[in-house]
Amino acid sequence: MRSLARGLAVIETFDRDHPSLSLAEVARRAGVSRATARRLLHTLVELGYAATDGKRFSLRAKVMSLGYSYMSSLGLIEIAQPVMSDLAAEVHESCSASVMDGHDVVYVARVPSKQRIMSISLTVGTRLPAHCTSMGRVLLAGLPPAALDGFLADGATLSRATDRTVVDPGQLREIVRRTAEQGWAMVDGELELGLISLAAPIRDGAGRVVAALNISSHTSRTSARTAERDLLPPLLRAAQAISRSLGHERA
Amino acid sequence: MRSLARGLAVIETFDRDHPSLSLAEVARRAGVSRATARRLLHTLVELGYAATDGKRFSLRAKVMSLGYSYMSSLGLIEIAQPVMSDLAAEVHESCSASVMDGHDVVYVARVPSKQRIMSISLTVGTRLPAHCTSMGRVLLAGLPPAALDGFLADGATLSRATDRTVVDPGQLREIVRRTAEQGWAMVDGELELGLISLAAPIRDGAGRVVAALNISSHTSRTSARTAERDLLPPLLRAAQAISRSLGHERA
DNA sequence: AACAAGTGTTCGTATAGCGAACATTCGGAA
DNA sequence: TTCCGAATGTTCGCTATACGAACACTTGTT
Repeated sequence: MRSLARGLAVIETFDRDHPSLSLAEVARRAGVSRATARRLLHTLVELGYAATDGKRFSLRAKVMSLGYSYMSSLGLIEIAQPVMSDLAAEVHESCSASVMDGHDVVYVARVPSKQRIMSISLTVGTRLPAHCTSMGRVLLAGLPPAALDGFLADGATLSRATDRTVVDPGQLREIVRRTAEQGWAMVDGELELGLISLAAPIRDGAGRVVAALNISSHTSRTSARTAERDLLPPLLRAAQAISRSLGHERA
Repeated sequence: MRSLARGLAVIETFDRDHPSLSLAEVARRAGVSRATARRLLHTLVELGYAATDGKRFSLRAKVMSLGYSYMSSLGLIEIAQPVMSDLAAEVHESCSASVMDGHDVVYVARVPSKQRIMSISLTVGTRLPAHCTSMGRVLLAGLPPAALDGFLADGATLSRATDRTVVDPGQLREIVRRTAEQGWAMVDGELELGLISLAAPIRDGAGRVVAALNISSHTSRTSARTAERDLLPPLLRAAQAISRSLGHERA
């Protein structure tokens, strides 16, 4: 169904650096003819997903109801949110939950702390590469073996975010194996220097890893040692509490 | 462009109570023939927005990148988020930002507090009726007169959430007028009994109201009087700080 | 076991959507 | 200012796309 695919491509064409676009710009960026872009955009305007002043086009808040369809269908959020708020308040650090999508983790819930940690600001919907994030490694550890093999097969995707990032598939496989074994992951400066984060799996009733929960801090406040001592126990407790609410018996 | 419209309708078909649907269920709920639903769903699966086990269909995390396109194109979030975290930490209550869409406000950023306030759990993407929320009234007050008239014209949309909800268009117009005058809004129990909330406008460089910022609390902790005394000043300061970052000179 | 009611799939046809061709606007240069 | 060129935006006849009636198949009931 061509026009659906193209319409979705048009929506994803808009971003931080391109909040409003002309018809021709949309056509170029989405890879469609101007005539097609015109028809797609007019449909989106008609439906209330986009707005235009006659010259330029921009998205309207209604597109959020699309992402929200997924969020609410996940069900996880309303269970996790209160637990996450408690956790964030207890450790005074920001707390996030994410799910796997392709080679990335996608944030589905977040309780930011007062302190800023990262250079970029994380929000619900943000994507980060799985291989160099704590939540990514927990989620990779929960993948069926075949899916993990597939992930490691195309090594092109293992981007080097910092000079500490593990980009060797063999090395990553070993890390994922150990993550599965110990039931949590720690990443220190592999996504961004100075950023340290811990993650633990959230399991559903069938015992499958459906999401990851994490706490992030800065090395100026927290060393790897103190993170494991002070942050890990509350994190594991919270992750297990959420899992239990999802019907997972054994923690 | 029919198939785009229908495809988006299919996505919105999934929700909390229907996280996975059969082909026929989707067809029924989206108002299309089964054949059409089949083609749409297969396209969505192909593109990675949906998944299927051959029998039932569900959304994948990729649909969040659609909503995220809007969020990032807004630009507001990365400016507002740190200010909101500070504000939430200062007053120990949850803090949210929203924009107008049709007759609703849509949450675009949120810092939940430890305490639960509402019966339902609010997340980014949540919609609430504008007429009985503090943010809604602030946003209505920022609307061009013609748009406000339009809003008040169709009184059918002024749903009665509690017995305190103002549903009379004339009364609401007066409230909106006073909101515009004083530069903030308070709503006490009109959305949900026991819930009290304050909101202030966020303005862009051109002075237009682009979003609303709010603090919510519970009447068991906070009376209308103490809310105005303790919560309002920090809220106004935060809203003005964000507005200033957006290029708004006069606060 | 036979039926009924519902679900998923196929296929010829109509029409929705395609892009080449046509207007229109915009921004320099003289 | 006026002209020109290069871009943008719009139209329209043809074709492939997407439609739904008709066909299989599955499921649960008598």
